[in-house]
Amino acid sequence: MKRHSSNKVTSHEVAALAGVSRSAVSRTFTEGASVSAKTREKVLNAAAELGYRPNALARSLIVRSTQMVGLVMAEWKNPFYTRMLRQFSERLQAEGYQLLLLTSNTETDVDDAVRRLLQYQVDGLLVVSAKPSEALARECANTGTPVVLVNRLAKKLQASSVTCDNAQIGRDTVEHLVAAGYQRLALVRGAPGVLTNIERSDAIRTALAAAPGAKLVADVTGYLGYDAGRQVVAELWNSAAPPDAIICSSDPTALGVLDGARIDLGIDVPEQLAVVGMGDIPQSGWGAYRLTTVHLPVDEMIDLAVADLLARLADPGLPPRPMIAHATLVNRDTVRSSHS
Amino acid sequence: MKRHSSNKVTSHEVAALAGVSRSAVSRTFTEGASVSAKTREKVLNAAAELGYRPNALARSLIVRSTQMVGLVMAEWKNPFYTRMLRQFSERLQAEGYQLLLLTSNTETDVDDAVRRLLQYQVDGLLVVSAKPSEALARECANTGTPVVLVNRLAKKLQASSVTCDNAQIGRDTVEHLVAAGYQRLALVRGAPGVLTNIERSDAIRTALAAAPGAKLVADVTGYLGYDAGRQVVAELWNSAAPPDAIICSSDPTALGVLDGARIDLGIDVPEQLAVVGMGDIPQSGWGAYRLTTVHLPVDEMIDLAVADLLARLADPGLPPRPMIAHATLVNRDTVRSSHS
DNA sequence: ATGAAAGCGCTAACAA
DNA sequence: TTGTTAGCGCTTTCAT
Repeated sequence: MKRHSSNKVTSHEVAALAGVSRSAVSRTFTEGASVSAKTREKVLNAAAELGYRPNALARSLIVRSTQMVGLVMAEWKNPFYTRMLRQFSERLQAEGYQLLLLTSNTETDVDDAVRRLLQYQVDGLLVVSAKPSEALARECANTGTPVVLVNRLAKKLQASSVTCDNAQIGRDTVEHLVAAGYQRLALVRGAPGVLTNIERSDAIRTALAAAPGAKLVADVTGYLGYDAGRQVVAELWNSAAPPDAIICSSDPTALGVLDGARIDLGIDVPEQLAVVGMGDIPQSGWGAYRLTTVHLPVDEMIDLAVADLLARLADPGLPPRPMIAHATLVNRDTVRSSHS
Repeated sequence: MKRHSSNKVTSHEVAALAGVSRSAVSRTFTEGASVSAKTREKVLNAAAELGYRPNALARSLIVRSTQMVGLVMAEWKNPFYTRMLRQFSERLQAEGYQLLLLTSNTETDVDDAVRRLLQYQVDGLLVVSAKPSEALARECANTGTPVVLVNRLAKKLQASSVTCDNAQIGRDTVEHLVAAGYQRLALVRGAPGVLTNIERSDAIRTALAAAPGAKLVADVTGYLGYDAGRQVVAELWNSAAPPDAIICSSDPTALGVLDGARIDLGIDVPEQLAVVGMGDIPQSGWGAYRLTTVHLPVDEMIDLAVADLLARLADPGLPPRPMIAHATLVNRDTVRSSHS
């Protein structure tokens, strides 16, 4: 027999209807508080009748915990990040947390996003593909808000970070390519400043230096996504020093390069040209592509990030730490397997 | 000269340091309140020194507005929804709102998600690809929380909804296929109960009834995504009544069907078999696929949803309304264009 | 323009 | 176990 209540119902009204105190109401809605079965029953009935739900904000104010985790997302282009978002949401939800989501388009306003999130008293902070300023990171540390950076290294930043071993990836890729007989490598990257890419390309350079006969014939930045990839391959192919292998900083880019090479340029991949991507998004495994790419250990990264965040949420004394996940090269059909 | 403050700073401490009252502090941080330039200055300095940021939760409690919009996301498989999420986040953020995100895996726990969001006093609610129970929708209405359903019709539900004209899409598709000479259509859908698909398939049936010679040879449900599509095409092709056109309820499914047909079965698409998708995700336009598909007007839907939500947030008296966006068939290479 | 006082809805000590 | 009291951090009348 539900009485229609208009507007918000407070514990006060429930208490009145149930003939108990507001504390009693509070207690029935608090896990493991001491209430007699009888009062509990009365309260529950009254609450149901009025359609009462405790105000989580008011509660948060006093228990000093909002059960909200802030998430700053700076990268949307890559499907890979979407997957992260979903997983984070599900995993944290399972632990009783909600995600307060903020998007940051330019690297610069990450700070704004973090600040806003902090004002909402989030219990913790996940920052994907960006990093807050040192000042702000310190502010988080001061307020005791654990932050974990995903896909960015936290150099001296009072924050945990989960990345993958980019240098290792770079070495593996070059080694594989050279062993298969490719000699003139080209790098296609997105934004010039991205650390993970820089690390990787440095490693590639180093590995290349140790490989006799092989060299880097191009290293272009500013190309990210399918369209960019499809366009850049023509430029590279028709240049003075055409590559016989192209390493891309993301799968969509690599897929664009692949289509550009095969469809627009009539190049035989992998015989005339090798293409390797980064990420291993589902589409890369699809029949029309079968892209050889670096599998980013998304799940492992998420596991690490969530575990660390949860641990530091539970015990604020825990120190932040850097974590690295391991990427592996997955061999498909865009790199030939043996020297021909 | 920033003094390092450990832990949370309140307006009280700022007031003390600035030698003013807490009201003065509040006013300097409230848009358009009357404060003298002098006090304002003092407060700002003190705030900077202590690293003070107003507590948004405490503020929300009193101004009865959290500037948070709840978003429950019930569908992640399709890249199309990711795009929505991003856009919603950016648009609402631009208007000063944050997104509180909740994921709902089974249609049933949408109610739970909504309830949780309501407890957090969200100002409004966006529900993507799911709908809350009637009881809960009424609860939202009672608390004055505007709800907009995206991709679900709000039948008698005190909520706005934005959908696209599925019946029209169904008719257009059939008409196009039949005009091109295809006669034996098959439908491949995801979860059996999804209303948009039901509407569309009903329309397809009706349109087919009016087309002499053409008929529906199969209507299978439970197939969603690339892998499912790639698998189902073989079953369909080898059945007693093989289709000469397959309509899928999502692009990834259609892409799987396409690869299955061409790669696994050696079928000539579009000569022997037509494939049409739904959604028009970026991959569908990629060179290796060039899928003929229905372009879902995502941007238009988002515009409508955001505009309606914002309007009702500003004026709670506004009634909810149903909105429909218009989808169009985009012709690419998986349906032949003329009767051959 | 400013401060004092009263509360937003809730929980946590403390008594009883 | 229960109710009373105090107060989380903030905004907002209401006087001044």
